[in-house]
Parts: sequence; structure tokens; C-alpha cells
Amino acid sequence: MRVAGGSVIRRYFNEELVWVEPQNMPQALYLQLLGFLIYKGITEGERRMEQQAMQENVQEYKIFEEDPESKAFRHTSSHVLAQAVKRLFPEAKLGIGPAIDYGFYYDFDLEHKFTEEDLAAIEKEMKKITKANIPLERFELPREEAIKFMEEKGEPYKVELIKDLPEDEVISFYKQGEFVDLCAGPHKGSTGAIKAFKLTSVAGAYWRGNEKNKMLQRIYGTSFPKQQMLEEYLRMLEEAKKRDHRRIGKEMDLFAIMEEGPGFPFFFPKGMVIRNELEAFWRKSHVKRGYEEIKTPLILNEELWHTSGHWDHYKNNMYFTKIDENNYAIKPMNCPGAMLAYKRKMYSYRDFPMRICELGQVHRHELSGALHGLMRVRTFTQDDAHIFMLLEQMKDEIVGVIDFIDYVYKLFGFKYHVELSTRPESSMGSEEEWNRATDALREALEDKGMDYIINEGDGAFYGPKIDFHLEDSIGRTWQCGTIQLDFQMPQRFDLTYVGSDGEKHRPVMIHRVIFGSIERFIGILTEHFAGKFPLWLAPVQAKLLTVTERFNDYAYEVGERLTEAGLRVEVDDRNEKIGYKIREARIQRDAYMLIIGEREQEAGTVSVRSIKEGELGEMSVEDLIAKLRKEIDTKAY
RNA sequence: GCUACUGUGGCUCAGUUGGUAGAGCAGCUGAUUCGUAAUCAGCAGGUCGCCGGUUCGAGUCCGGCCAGUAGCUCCA
Repeated sequence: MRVAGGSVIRRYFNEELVWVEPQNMPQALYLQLLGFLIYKGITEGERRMEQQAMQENVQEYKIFEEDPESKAFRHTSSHVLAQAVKRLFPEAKLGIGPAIDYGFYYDFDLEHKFTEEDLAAIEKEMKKITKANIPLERFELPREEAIKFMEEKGEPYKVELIKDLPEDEVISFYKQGEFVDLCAGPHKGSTGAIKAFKLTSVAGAYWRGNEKNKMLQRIYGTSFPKQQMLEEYLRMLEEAKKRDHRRIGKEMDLFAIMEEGPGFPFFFPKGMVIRNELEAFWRKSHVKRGYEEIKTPLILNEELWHTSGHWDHYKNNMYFTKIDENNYAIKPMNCPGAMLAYKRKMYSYRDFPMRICELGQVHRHELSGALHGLMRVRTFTQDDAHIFMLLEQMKDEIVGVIDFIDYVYKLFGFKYHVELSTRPESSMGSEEEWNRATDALREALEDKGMDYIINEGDGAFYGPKIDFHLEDSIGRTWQCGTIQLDFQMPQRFDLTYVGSDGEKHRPVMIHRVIFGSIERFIGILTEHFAGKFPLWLAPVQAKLLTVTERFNDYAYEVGERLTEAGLRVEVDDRNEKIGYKIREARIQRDAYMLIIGEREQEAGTVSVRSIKEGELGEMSVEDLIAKLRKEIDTKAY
């Protein structure tokens, strides 16, 4: 994984770490880097220097999560966990126990449900094991013996794992004291290497990730070679939590999800400012790229969804309703509506490529346990587009969309990764069509020289797709942009155009989104910027704070001028102390605080304080307006 | 949907072995007119998620439902 050198951390404030707006580095990446540094065991002072160096010229960093040495370290931690559990609960059956990005986990099958107290007891037992500094020894067994070995130990899950290994695979075990585990390794030499760890949570997890299998209990933990590193890491997690979009959304009064509508978010005035600015930006940038906008209905009859294939492949996620004894569905996707819009008239090959976009609100019945703030909801607005074209225009169009998405994400300073998803089990169309479509996407990616992961069987039911994933503040990734190639819908809806030969032909179509969903995108933006949005998105761009009520008139006068200059302004004219007003404005993440008192009134100026940069000193109102306008206009379309 | 946990005034949280709700902030009123992260005082605000059960008595125990959190599964 490559990381371009970016600004990481700038200063400390009252002992508390201040997160710097990651202009070109997402929070999670920052955490990873820091985790890596912590892992390397450097001191606070060294770390700051290290960070300085990172800012200036470091082009590439190997990340904690991928460092093989630290991975082995966390993996050994999971074995220690399993050993401790086996000591305390001998009847527990072992599942799997790998290292993960920031820690490790182990799955157990056990009647008894692990409690908080159990975790504490297990931790204690783990301490004993690490203190005893037990050496880890690797040994190998032939297949049959390995199976017999695990059968004798009464580990049915391990037996299953061994049986599923390829015939020629070497079957290796690691032994530490009385504990033996099937494991490919590598590991640390002994349990004493693990100096600091913490079990963080217990959760259910299906055996081998299949919901038809039994649900096992999974214990999560994290570990480090030094206690101080663990503490540092846990503090980082706390900091990351502070930028959770659900928390900031509440603090800034942007949006909320209420008990009366699970998964159906409300947007309040300040949230709507962000939303409307995003939509305005979206429209302008689409017009510039030759898109035309449409709007299709939320509700369409059931017949349509049979035609589109949604009935067969997506029914479980749809909401239905009845109107005058006829069956209707609330749209879970915008494509069928777009198909009908296409079919309203005849087209020539000269009309292509035809790019039709739509901010389409969809409803999907997501599982209750999957809902998560704005990131996973039951109604959301896709910034959708359908592009109709000739086969030979396909690659250029895909490349065009990739560039568009890249442009938008870079504008916000997002780093992202790309996945290519192939044919799922439940799908329509022929093998040949799928191959052709998948190849087209792959070629476009390779043309652009983009790194991508292949995600087997994860495509949409009507076609393969390229997904763009952005990270949230604690490193979870969320799919936002996607480009999906579709040979099915045009067939199902019998879409045609007239070619140069005067005959009817079938157009090729792609679906794509850039934000993915406006809701999710706002959630990610909120965390990415920790609520300190770029000025063009900031709900309040300038907040006027008067030192005493005597300066209210002047404040309103200045406010008027700023409003006329097109800025979003609020005046805090309350009878409160200036420190109090500043504190509140900071919590609200108002972009610029303008302090107005005696000095400013007399000089006809304002004292400027930026949420990002702190005090900037006195400024004339004209200069301020020029500065803010310039900052807003850095956003291009 | 599954597993575990959680659910007390707008927000953040107290509430001891079951005896009939408490704080801070926000809000309102008044005083203060005070220069860069919380001025002081007073007032008001809660059928303790909902329904049922146990009990003389339940925020506190039990059951069901609803919602949330973490993870699994699924996905923009």
C-alpha cells in the first residue's frame, strides 16, 4: 500500500491531540501510520520528528497492518487467547483465530456465553501465559495423522479445516506448552514477546462466514510489544470516535435518525445546506460533462419489476404497496424508471453516447442489524446516471467515469481503493455477455493503470461492476462510487437505436454513481473533516460574535455586507461573554468566527478566527470577503 | 435477520440489597456589559423505550415487543 506524503499532525492543544484536516490522508490511514510508529517503539519526541519527516518527504510507508513481523505478533496473541480460553473453558471448541488490521480475534464454540467478567478472567490467564514466556514450536503432520490428531483432541472445526486443505498442502501446527493449534504461521518465538494486550469485545460470528452455519462466539483483542503503545493506541481509538458522523451530526445539528423511522434519516437546516451544496456541485459538474438530468417516480407498478428482473433477484429488499387494488413497488433502484424514460422515443446512433443522470431516492429493506447512521440506511438518494452507447464507445465512457470519480474524490482529499466485482450466483444473462462486460471493465482499469482487487461473485445481478471504497474514521471502508456494465436491462426492456445501416440495434448501457448515496457521502465527509467542512460546504461560513451588546448594531451591519457577498452568516448577539460564544461556535464548527468589539467597530474591521487555523488577526471587511470568496472558489467543477 | 450488550428530562450521565426519581449542560427569568474554549442566581422540565407479569410496593426482578451499539451476514 502506498501513501503519498501528506500533512499528518500539526500541533497539540492542552495536552489533547488536535486532528489535522487530512487534506490528502484519511483518518484511518493516519491511524495506521501512527500505529506503525507506535509499534516501532519510538518515543513521543521521536514520533513527532518522525511525523515531521513524513510531512516533508516520505513517499512510501509500510503500514502496521501489513508489516509481516507485526502481523505474526498479533497472530501469536490470538493463540495466547485461545490457550487461555482452553484453560478456563476446556469444553470450548476452537474455530479460527487470525490477525486483523488493528488486532486479532479467535472464534469459539461454547454453550456458556462469555461475559465481561469472563473476558477479564481470560485476560488474566493470558497474562500468566505471556509471563511464563512459553516457546512456540512448529511441527508438521501428514494429512491423515493431522485429522486423527485433531479428532482426538475433540476439535471438529479444525478437522473440517484440515479436510478442506488442498491435497498437496503442508499441514503445520504450532505448539506452546499444552496448547496446539493448526496454523500456517509464522509466529513469534515465544509468548513473552507480547507485553501488552487488551480484549476489546465479544461478538457472534457465523462459522466460516456463512449464515446457515452455527454462530460461534468471537473474542476480539489488540496487542502490542509495550504497554505504552497499547495505551497510545486506545487513546487514538477514542479520538477517532470523536469524529463519528453520528456524534458530530448531533453536535452540529445536521441530521438524525429517530426511533419512529429506523433507517430513514431526517435532515435539519444545517444538514440541508451541505446536502444542497453537494447537489448543486453535482449538477454543475455533470452539465459540464455532457449529462442531462431526469427525475423518475418513486412508485411504479409491480409488472415493471418483473420485466426488470428485480422481482426475481431483489424482491426481499423491496417495499410494496397497493393502489386501487393494483400492486405497486417503491423503487429500490432507478434503472427501470430510466429505461422507461429512454423508451419514450426513437434514437439514432448519432445521439450516442447519451448520458442521463438522476438524483434518485430509493428505498431498500435492509436488515435491522445492518443499519448504521447515515452510512447504511433504508432510504437514500443515489447520484445515479445511465449512459447509453455503442459497443465501441464503451471503453472511453468507462474511462471517462473513472476520471470523473477520481476528480471528485480528490477534490475532497479522499484516498480510495477499487474493486472489480464479478458474476454472482443469483444473476441473469449468458456467460459470454458476462465475460465481455467484465473484460471491458478490467481493460478500462488496466488502461488507467489502476490497482484493484477482484471481488469474485460480488457483482450486481444484471452485470459486473467496479466499486470505489472510501474509509471512515476507524478504518472501515464503505462502497461509494460504482460503475456497472449492463447488457441485461437494454434487452429486457427491448431498448433500440437506429444504426447507420438503417436497422434497429441494441445499445450498451452503464449505470454509475459517484457519491454513491448522498447520505453515505455526507457521513463520510463528516468524519473525514471531523465536521470542519471545506468552506463551500460549511453550514455557517461566518459567525459574528459581539464582545458586548453595545456592538450588536455594528455586527449586523457587517453581517449584512457578508450576506450580500453570498456568504452564510449568523450573528451571536446574546448577552454572553466572548469566551463562551467562541466555545459554542467551535462546537458548532462554524468556519470563521468574527469577533467584534470596541477596536473593530472603531477601525471598521473584524477580528478573524478560523476553526482550522485559529486566530488570524484583524482584517477589513472587504479583505475578509475577498479571502472567503477565494477560498470558496477553489472548488472547481 | 443472528449473537452479545444497552435504552432514565433536548444532551451527557447518577440512581446503593425492589420502598414511589437526581446532577451538570442546554432552555426560560433576572443580574452582570465583561476581549478569544463555559459569569452568577433563580425557575421550569421526566407516565424511568413500550406492553405484560411477580410483589403490599418495580427505574430497580421476570417475559415479550420496539429502538440503538459492536460484530456476523448483506450492501450505496
